Amino acid sequence: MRYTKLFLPTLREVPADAEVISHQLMLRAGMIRKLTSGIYTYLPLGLRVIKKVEKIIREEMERAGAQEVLMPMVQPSELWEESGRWDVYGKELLRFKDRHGRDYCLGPTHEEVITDLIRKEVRSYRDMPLNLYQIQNKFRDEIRPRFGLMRGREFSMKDAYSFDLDEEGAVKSYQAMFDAYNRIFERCGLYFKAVEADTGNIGGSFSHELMVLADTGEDAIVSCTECDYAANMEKAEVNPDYIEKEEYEAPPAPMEKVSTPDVRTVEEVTQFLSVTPKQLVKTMIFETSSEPVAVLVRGNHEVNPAKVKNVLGVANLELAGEETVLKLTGAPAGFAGAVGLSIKIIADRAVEPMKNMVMGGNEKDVHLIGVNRGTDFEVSEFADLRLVTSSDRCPRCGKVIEIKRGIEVGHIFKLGDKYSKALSATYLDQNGNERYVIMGCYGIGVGRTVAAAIEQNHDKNGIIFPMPIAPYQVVILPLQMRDSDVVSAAETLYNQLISQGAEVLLDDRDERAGVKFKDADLVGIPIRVTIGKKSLKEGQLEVRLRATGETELVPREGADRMILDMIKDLVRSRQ
RNA sequence: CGGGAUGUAGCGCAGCCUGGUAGCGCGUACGGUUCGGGACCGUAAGGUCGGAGGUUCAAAUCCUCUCAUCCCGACCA
Repeated sequence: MRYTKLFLPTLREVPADAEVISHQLMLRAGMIRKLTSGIYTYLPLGLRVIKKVEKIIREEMERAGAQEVLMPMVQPSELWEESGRWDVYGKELLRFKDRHGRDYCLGPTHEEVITDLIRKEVRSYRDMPLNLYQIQNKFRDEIRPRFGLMRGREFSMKDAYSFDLDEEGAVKSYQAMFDAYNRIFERCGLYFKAVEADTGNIGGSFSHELMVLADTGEDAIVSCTECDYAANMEKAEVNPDYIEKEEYEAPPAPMEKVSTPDVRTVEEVTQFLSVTPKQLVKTMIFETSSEPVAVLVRGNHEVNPAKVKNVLGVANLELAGEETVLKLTGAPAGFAGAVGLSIKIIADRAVEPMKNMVMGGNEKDVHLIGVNRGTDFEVSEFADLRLVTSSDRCPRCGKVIEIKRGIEVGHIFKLGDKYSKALSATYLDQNGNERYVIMGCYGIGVGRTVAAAIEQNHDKNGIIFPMPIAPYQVVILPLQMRDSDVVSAAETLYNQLISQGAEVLLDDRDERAGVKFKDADLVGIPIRVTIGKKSLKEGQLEVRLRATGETELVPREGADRMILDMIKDLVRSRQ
């Protein structure tokens, strides 16, 4: 491709509304443009990269035995009502009516549609195992889209669905996808980690997320420094063996009311009463679809809503508003406590050994000290309800853990029979018995993978694309477009490389050298060939690697072979 | 949805407080000089100042409403 023919609008300055580096660089490198919040157009360069990633995905999916299909983006409400998700999916599901007043939604995911297909077409045990995938745009009406392609509302996703006869087969399918995902992200040049994850509203028995480690990631990841335990913060278990108990050996004191005018937060209370956060109990009031619940955690801990949801077995959980708190506790937020509360109370395990606790008094400007469970209040259930902290220990081996940030580029779920039951997807086994199909589902955010790759591969001059996903493999910069020798050397090399299948961008603009260098660096093409009249007089071209800056003068004759070898090496190093 | 901020030329911004002819840099077009790390000189095009209403002789500027975008939080695969 010739630069003068390519629609590649690069920007010198960083657009004001781009915060993270991948978003800034994708805009500056002319890969994407925003249409409206969370919705982007892919320009030629961006689309090429997307297609490269898609190609890798397709190759690895096919290798893993999956077959490509393409499902509709518009989906009828009936299917969602059947699965029960029309009501529980929430506002993220963009709903609308057609001219007849029938309800539809834009597909945020395709479990319903694929299960519908399978229940109609798959009848016999002979038809499985089966794995179908598609690469298609999803729409999720995010509360807060951000960071460019990292969290868009409309985005390209690869979603795969496996169908097996039984648990054993489903485990194999899951493993096959797990392996395929590892290969895919490796080939995309990503440094990533597989972590245990919460299943959220997709549901199912367990799941893993494939996380790219990056400071700009939206998720926190807990991992062990010794064993290979790693989990999303939402999912990470607290090791109960390491809950401090010895600090709570003081004899029980009588409960007392203390006046704490305008003292609400943990910090304020501990300071005002000269106690440590470990003596304090935070009482959080949550609303669920059925009843409100009070959740107790120690002052230095944070509630993990995902765990609360799972313990209560509810789909929706919301922190109660100011009004509800006032109604239920009789006090404004900041003074809630367990004593005298009439709603269900559950507590984190770390609360269990506590004695002489400090908590809100359910009365404005009042806290209680010397509160003890049993005499002053009761808890209906203890469970792991809080977020892991860096002072917790690994739930598997008890060793030190660390907390990092990550970008979720892939997520695999073992669904079991959740959808096949809801939608009656059954088959006849060898004995003629009707059984539910066992499912799994597997997603990859394509655009997010590109964004993550840029987060991990850039420098101050721009993007450094790994060869397998680079929009072009080679960029040729003839520095003097008025010099016919330079131009013809560039044209010759360009044609040689193209004819041997390389993807080449020829910067044929009549621009100064600096401009061409800057744009080549910004766009991040792995191999740069500079053709200048001085070195050309010696019969030499300059070949430079974007990633390392390594520069080599090579003779003009045979330069094409050498460059083709470099491309091969750079592709292979990722496989 | 709660908190914060911003909307002025394609991009980055100034002007607004204290109302009075809409500006700067980059980019774009044309001419010239230059030519291996975002050159220089000259000329030119390009703006309903996000939108609506109000105050005023006069509004980018003051007031009210509204829309959009971004950030933090909550929420989320």
